[in-house]
Amino acid sequence: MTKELNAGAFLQDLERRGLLHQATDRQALETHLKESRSVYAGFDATKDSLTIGNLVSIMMLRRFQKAGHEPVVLMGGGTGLIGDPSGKDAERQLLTREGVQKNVEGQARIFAQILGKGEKDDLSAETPFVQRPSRTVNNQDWIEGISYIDALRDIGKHFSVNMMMQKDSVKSRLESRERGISYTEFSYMILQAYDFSHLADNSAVTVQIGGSDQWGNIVAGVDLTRRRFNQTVFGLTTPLLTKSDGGKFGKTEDGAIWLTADRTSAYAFYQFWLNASDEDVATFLKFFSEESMDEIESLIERHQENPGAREAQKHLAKEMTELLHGRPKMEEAQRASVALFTGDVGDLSAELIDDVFGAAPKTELSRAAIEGSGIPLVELLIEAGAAKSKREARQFISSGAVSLNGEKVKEEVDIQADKLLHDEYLLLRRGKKNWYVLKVEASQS
RNA sequence: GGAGGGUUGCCCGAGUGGCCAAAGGGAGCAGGCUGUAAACCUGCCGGCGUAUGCCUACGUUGGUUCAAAUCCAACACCCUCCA
Repeated sequence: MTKELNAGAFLQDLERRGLLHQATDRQALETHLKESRSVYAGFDATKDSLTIGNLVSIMMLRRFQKAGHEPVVLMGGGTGLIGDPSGKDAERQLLTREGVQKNVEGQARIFAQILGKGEKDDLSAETPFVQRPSRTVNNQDWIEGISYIDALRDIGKHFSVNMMMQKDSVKSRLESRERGISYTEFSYMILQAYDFSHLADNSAVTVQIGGSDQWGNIVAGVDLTRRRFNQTVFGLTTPLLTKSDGGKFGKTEDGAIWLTADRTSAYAFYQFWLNASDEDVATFLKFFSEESMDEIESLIERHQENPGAREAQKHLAKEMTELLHGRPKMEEAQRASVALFTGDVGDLSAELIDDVFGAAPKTELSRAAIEGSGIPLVELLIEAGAAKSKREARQFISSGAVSLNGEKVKEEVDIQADKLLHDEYLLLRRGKKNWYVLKVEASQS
């Protein structure tokens, strides 16, 4: 605390990583960050988990934390009741209070994992000063209490509607009549600005970070804080992450990549990073890895010399999975990845199957079904969830997309008990990456 | 209030009486090549127990016709111009 922090180096590192998109007064910010400050990022409480898209902001908080600042997580318990129009092309469904509360609790798991549990955590060994634990606030606590009249008098006065209509988030919705924007969502910006000024006044929070789509909201907060309290606070945004092929970042065939294991298993999470394209991996490393930039650059160099080895992807997958899911889960995912894509799964031991496929969809199968003449492969695919209908199952089989225990099956055969691995498992694969485990209850004999 | 234009599959977008489950593109799924990458090539792409089959579908509801996404009427929503 007493020691001056090296804010210059910190910001330069962010710049080198390409993480600085816009900032209000970069020079003054650097001076400001020489002392330990409180930095916040807000998170929408629309789901009970967060996706990889949110990870940029979370990692940013962690970077600030490691640089000696206090990370403050703002849960949008109050604003979640409204809904942010930014980046949305249609009016949002309003959430119930209970729903928002549940979501806030769900997301807290992620922050606990990455930013520590709000206690003194084990990261401090890496840094030369005492690392500050993270703090979580919920804007429901102050937003719900404001009366409408007070809000209009104290806050609304500071906003020019003309200015608000200039904001991209609002403008795009105003331009199309069929979409439109409700007064509720129009007011979102005011609430978010109010959050910043409230935190600045009550909790000494002086910096807000967010994605570049939040720039308008952040600036509104900076302005409001100056007008209400004559206080200077800072805003800083990161670029939006896109994939080189134009696809949406963080999406796979199964949908979004989530940060909690109940929605995206450690294995799937690991695989996501491992599958990053060569064009993207450098950006991802810069954005997400906590290795030093020198380290990252030499890694990228090695990768470019021999892209086939995918050293960069492997590193990224390992680091991110370990951070989010812990070392044991990461190692499990690593082993699973190796086994599934190089080895012959037919050779796996029962323990390893259990271990490796811990993350894959698992279906219980009754022994009776497979005994005797066996069960048609078509039905097995449906049972396992690999196909939605018999028609689809047949299509997969005839196109050569299906393999059982590592061997391709191109005909509609009946699967009998002799196919069971260790008298217990059937390992079904559809396509290159979709695995399904069928487990038969143990033999009575 | 008046005049005209529009509403098509996940998205964009052709289609103006049968040959339409509906061109083309995108997305998606699967196969090939490869490095579990990208690009490229191929197949599928409304649903269905294997189909020269059935069901559901071109804003909604009715009508004309042997036959309607296509014609008519009413309604809903959107767009443009006039008041």
